[in-house]
Amino acid sequence: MSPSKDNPTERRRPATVSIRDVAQRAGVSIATVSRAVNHISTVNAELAQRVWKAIEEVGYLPNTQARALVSGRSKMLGLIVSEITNPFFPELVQEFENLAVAQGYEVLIGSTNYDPARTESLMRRLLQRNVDGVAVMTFGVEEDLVKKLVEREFPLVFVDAAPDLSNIHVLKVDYAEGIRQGVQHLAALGHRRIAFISGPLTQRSPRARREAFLKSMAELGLKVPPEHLVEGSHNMEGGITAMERLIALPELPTAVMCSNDMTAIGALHALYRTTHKVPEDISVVGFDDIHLAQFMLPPLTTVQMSCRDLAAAAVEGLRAGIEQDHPRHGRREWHIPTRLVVRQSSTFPRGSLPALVSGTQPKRSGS
Amino acid sequence: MSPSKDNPTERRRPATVSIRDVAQRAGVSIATVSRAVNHISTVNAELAQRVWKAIEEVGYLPNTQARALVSGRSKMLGLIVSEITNPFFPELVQEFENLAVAQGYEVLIGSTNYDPARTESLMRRLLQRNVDGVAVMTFGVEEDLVKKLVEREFPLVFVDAAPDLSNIHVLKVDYAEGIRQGVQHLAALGHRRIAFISGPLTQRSPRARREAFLKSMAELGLKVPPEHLVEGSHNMEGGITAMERLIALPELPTAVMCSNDMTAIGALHALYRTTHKVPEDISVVGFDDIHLAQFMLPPLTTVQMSCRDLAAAAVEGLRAGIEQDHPRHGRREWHIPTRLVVRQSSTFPRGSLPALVSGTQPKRSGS
DNA sequence: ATGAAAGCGCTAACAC
DNA sequence: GTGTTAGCGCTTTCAT
Repeated sequence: MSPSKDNPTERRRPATVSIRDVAQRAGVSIATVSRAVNHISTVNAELAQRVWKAIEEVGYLPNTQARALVSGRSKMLGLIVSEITNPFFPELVQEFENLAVAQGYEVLIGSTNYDPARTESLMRRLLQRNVDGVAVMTFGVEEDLVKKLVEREFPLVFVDAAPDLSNIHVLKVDYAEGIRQGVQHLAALGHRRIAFISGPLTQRSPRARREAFLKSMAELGLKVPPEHLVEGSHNMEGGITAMERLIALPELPTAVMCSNDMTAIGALHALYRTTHKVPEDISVVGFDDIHLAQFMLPPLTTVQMSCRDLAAAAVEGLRAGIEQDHPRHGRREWHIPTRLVVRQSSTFPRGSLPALVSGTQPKRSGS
Repeated sequence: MSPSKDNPTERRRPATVSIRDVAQRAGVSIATVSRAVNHISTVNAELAQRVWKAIEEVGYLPNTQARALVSGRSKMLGLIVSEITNPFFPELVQEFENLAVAQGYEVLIGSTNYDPARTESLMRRLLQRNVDGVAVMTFGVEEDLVKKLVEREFPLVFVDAAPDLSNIHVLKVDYAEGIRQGVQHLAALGHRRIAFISGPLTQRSPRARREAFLKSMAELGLKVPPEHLVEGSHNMEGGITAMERLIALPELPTAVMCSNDMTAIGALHALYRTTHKVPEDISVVGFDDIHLAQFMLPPLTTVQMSCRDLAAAAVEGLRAGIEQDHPRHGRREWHIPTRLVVRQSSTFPRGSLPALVSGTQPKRSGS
């Protein structure tokens, strides 16, 4: 309760309890308290007892700042995402936080909003705060900076779009396999004319997904006419515009695979404004399994990349970088698997045999 | 580039540049560097110049931990939400972060998942990290703890559900006005038989919203038969169940006001499984304007409480508490206004004159 | 106006 | 095993 020093003028500073208060109370030195707190095995059991009792009594909380200062470890992790309001991220953040906290780390989150200036200042802020490592879940971090950090052996984890450097961890989402899962699902239902709405083709990851689509179709011996390959922008607007172009075709494809969920949701919106019904007239499949997907009408069939796996790999990668004693060289890659989540935006193509037998209406029970 | 002390064994510690490196480089004392960095006006302009140049050259970043340790201010704010995956929060988090960063603060986020144990450990973590203040955007923080913190004059901001204590800031969302806006909107469209799906009535805030609904209806001289008052649980499941009960009534109400958006979304789902169409057969209005609302089919008409206002008030409240010199007493309340966002889940009741004239189909342009 | 020095709360040598 | 003490990087008196 009483501050360490009984300063008569009592400077405006929160009256916190310090290690000295505990030491005094327990009748030991501050070193012993420190050792007890850190569970150093050499402390006499009885003394430790007394210390813990004193800690309870005075309500002592070790000051993490001081600890960080002397140990050189802040026990904080930086997490950089592009925009926290993008429905994909909150879940990732949640998982990341859970895992980090379980390991005794705190998380400093920042969103870049795709703004390079913001990204840079964010990075600086994180470094100033002495985070022990940073997980970069977006692109657009300047390569120079990354290089400098790598030289310092500063732990970094990237997802997908990583600079081509060694000594960093990269989380690789298996887009190819994910897209294939979606395509195979549609083909299995009987679809042949499957269109694809891609992301912005200026970026690498959307291009990779498009390639994966073409490859999956080729594997099945299915042709993709050029007008079935539309470019979107990985957000709802892009999905709407792209779908409108497909709707304008002389013949509607029976299914659309989308490069991500927001695109698929845009497609759903475009179709909602027409007389075409999902999934009876056209099946729609997304990619990501963002939270939103399950709430859509109809609930969206999509390909999930495990947030938990992603987060786990990120935290693990950072921890490895932080706690290693002799730096391990070489770039480590982590493989993040995907899996298909069948909901109600996909069904047999209209007029196909199974559709005639069961009715095109999918079951509408649980979401 | 070189560490402050040239320790031959070079302990595993990131080679950071310290204030001493700058001082040496600029040929001044560390005190001068400190003053220059902090823009103390008494420093000689020419010296300051030299210092800044040196800072550039050696790539110095002030260590926030050390700063915090000596100043007693961490320049970090805690933000406690119930669950980051609840679509209402990411936006709040984003705004909060933006504002805090603009003021030089970093944000430590934590979610409680409605778990008291987790909440408590979260609070302890935040205090240990020496955050300068905490915004509590959920209920369930133990009153005892709060009381202790208030005694220490620790800055706290609560939203809505605040313990009954003085010396804290409370953000009051004007539910009564918000609900009224929804009801008036429906009444203006010509609805008379308006049902209400509430949240769990064991909690205060849902009860307040229900009261507000009854009051708003009474103001308009509209009766609410008991079967039009259904209890939900502020999530989709609850919304579905509640709506199913309304659907089972001999006569469907022409409109439903919902205690929050997730409930409304549940209602939409329940209706989707029937032949009733939204909004032609029944209008649905939500409350919160979560991100999801605009993506629903049809896009959800709802009452928005301004995230930006909420976040701004929270940050302002904390800053006031942190930077005040002489503690201001009394509990300060901030009023957060609401506003109606008309989308496409509400329209005239079927068969009403305007409906016949314009067709019940609402315009389906931009979402 | 500038520098020397004390000390924020803690950990980790180093003595005993 | 325990206590004493020297810093971690910085701000802030207090001299000059």
